[in-house]
Amino acid sequence: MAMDKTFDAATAEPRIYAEWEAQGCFAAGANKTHDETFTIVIPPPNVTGSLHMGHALNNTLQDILVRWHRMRGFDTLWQPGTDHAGIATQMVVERRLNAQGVKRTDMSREDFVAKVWEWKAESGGTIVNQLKRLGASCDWSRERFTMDEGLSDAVRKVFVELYDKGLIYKGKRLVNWDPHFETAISDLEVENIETPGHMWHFKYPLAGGETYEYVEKDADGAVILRETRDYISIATTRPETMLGDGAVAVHTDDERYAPIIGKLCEIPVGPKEHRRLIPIITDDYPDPDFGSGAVKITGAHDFNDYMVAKRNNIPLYALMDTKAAMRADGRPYAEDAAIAQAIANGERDFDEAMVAAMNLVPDEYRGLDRLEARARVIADITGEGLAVMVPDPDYDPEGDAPERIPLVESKPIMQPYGDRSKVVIEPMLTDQWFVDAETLAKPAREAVAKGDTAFVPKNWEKTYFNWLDNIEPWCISRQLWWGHQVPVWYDADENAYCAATEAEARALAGGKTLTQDPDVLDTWFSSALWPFSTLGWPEETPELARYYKTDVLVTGFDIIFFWVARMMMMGLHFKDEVPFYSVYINSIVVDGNGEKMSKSKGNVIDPLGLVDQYGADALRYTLASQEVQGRRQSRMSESAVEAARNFGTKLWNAARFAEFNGCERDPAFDPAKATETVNRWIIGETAKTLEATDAALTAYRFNDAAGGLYQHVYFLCDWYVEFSKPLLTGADGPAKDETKATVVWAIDQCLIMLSPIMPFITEELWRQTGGTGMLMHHDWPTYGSDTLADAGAEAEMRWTISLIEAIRSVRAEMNVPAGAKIDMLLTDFEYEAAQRLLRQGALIRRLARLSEAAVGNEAPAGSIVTAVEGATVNLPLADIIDVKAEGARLRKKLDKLSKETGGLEKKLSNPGFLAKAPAEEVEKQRARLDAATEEKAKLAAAVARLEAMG
RNA sequence: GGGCGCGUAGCUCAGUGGGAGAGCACCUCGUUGACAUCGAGGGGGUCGCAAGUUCAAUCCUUGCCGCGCCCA
Repeated sequence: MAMDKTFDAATAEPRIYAEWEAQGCFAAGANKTHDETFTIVIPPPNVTGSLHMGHALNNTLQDILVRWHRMRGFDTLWQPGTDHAGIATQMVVERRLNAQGVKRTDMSREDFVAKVWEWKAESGGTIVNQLKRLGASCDWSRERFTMDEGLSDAVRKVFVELYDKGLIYKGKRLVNWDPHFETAISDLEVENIETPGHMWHFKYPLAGGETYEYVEKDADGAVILRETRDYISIATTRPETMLGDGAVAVHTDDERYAPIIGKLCEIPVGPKEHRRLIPIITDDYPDPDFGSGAVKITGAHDFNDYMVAKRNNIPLYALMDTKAAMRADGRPYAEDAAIAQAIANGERDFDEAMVAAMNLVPDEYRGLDRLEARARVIADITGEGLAVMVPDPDYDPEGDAPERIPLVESKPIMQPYGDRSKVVIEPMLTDQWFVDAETLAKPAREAVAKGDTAFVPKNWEKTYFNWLDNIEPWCISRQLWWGHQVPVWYDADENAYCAATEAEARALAGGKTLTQDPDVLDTWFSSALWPFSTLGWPEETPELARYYKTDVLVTGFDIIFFWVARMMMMGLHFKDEVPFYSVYINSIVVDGNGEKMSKSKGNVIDPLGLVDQYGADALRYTLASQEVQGRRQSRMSESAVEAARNFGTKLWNAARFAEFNGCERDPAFDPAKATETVNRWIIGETAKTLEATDAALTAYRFNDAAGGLYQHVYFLCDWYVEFSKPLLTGADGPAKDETKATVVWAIDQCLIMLSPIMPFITEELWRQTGGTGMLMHHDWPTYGSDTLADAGAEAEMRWTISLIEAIRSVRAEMNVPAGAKIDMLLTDFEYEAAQRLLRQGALIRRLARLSEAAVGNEAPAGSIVTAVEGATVNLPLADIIDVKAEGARLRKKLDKLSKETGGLEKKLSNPGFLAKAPAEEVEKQRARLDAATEEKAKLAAAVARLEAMG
């Protein structure tokens, strides 16, 4: 069967993938020859997602490692699956419903969840099919989903166990609240973005019109301002939250306010007759150098204030509803303001529930959006003359505008946004479930510190430590409908019963009627269990025993906190063992300009578009070759993919060459027993390439593996294929037979070594050249250069190549017509050079296009001259030689050589170098100098002859 | 403010304590039976700046300049 002229990726790849699947090539343990396992769990993509470049890179790297180990006979498992992606999926489905004019809130929870399952059934296979197009050799028979039955069992078991140990608890805390989705989110789901903002300065009048001496000093203690004040000045970026202030705080050591500590001041907003008075307290939080040095404390709407309020027992007054509008519930303002005043006066005790029920939003602001409320607050305070005023720099004495204006600083502020909703996140005081992350983090930190799990590259460990060392309680409850519902039930008295099933909870409750907590769990809660839940846990399955812990997790740095750290915590807690030996952090694929790809920027490169155009192998090769360990970004450019496609074509044509020349696999061929120099040489080169490839993959140096194989294939094509031609077209005999076998062997080794990176084209070549079985299950070679490399053969062939290159270079430079055959004479030759010319003359004549290649004592007049190791190369071209051009060429070369010898001589005459550099290094430099000096002499002689001619 | 990373050829990037590399782009030549999705040859870089360590620095250290990311 003749080979196809080219590789048709579009038709071959799906066909080959289907064959692999049909033959069970990806199954756990397929092709194993020993019991050592190699396991990777896939970072589960969102079930309703589609493949982007990051997936393509991440999964290509995993597939390379998996295929490599599978060929090496490991008991290999690549565990696939998808994630239910709570908030992201709910968002997509809601958006689809909205397009049909249906709102989620018009539906029952049950109906909505049914809709999501429908959508999952419809689109859930997309990403899996896309991974298949990429060539991912996952064991699809073991595919899991974070909401399938087994994984849901695992989630409930983990929750109950942590609850029973007190490591999961419920509490009213300040959390990040997404007003769009109306749910809490974790710190990690918040993006802080610098946004233009304003800082307003207001006066909080002292109670009862009291005054004090306000003294401002400079750094040397000299008084720069002294005035009598009846207020304390407050700066804020969020005036609307003033309504919930519980105190004003100044730094403990701030002398300016010492006279008024413990006194009351008035929040300058709200109905005049019900103005609230709040205490002036001290704390270490306020920065005396920032603003006025005094800070309003709104414990329910700011994380820093929350801490201050907690420390000082200041009530936390919540002002907003779930949509972040000003609250409209509860009693009239006057009533609650009176209660708040009694608390501030110390006349009344308070508790959390009581404070939570109070609504301190003045009646006229109730129901307003928070930004509207902000504008109203500012206007009202300014109108009342309680804004801090400054002279207007643009004041026009002729105009109507006032001379002084309110002090409003424009300044960038860090604004929190929801990573999914893209709306401004509000700190909100709500009841949520938390994991005691601090307790779980300790063993997770320790495991990496001890080296039980290693990050590659290592510097990510610092990031990991830093996060774990400052970890906050993990808010795991979400006010969503799609996800694992919290396995806690309540009786009519709000007593909680935590159990894996409702029946068990009811048993705990003594048979009372219960209702389940409506919240669902953070998606990452179930992802955290992924390395063991996918293997069957909590059942003690054979797979769990066999494949846990896994070998390497391949992922991006952006989810070290979200996912990697949490898997470490859960794995250690529930399996007593880290979930993986290594964590390989891959780069982030960006566009050609180094910008992160995003839909909004419109710079997304679709990996499947590249697969369509160039084939999956080309994309895979490109991704692997760009993956440099420790590099943050890798840029995706189409030209690189095109070059990778061409690389595949090169390989294809090498195989066609072998076929044309009747090279067939010889099962009896033993590379160690080859006798022809060219064959021994390429066999040695191949062995070295194998070693380099193994070393690179072992160290997760994907670019080295890909680049090394690229070099080797091109080297093989440029030189070995050319060298083999005379032997293949020459007389029949043992040399020809050996060469035929070597050609096939050498190309086969390329196919085998490239199979993990470029599985399709190599498999197809294997098939079309009559290989038996599946290449992807071929044994990975184990030979080494120690047995296969032949230093003599290598030296000889390298010399031959250098001679051919030298002649080609001179020919091109001197414009010798490409078709013209010329003579060559080696003079000043050493014995070895003459012997090599004798043995390799046929190849040299052919590739340098020579009619004669001989040795002689004297160069003919009018020769072009160049030098190789151990000989002067003369090309007698008296009839076409341009004496001037040749002279110029030689002098240019001599200049270069002089520079080199000059540097080397200087180095070798440096006593420090001779005394302190390693002897080996001195010897090496001496040899370099000798070689350069020799070449220089040869060329100088040529110049002399030329001048004698001229 | 804390942390991490980057600055090498026109572009994108490897790399190394001792001879500056690749791909793409560019220039010249070429269709010789594997390959024009190709081949041969070539031009092009004070390795960001400065100081230090060293016999020797593009590489190590420090500072500075410029850029990016993460956390506060």
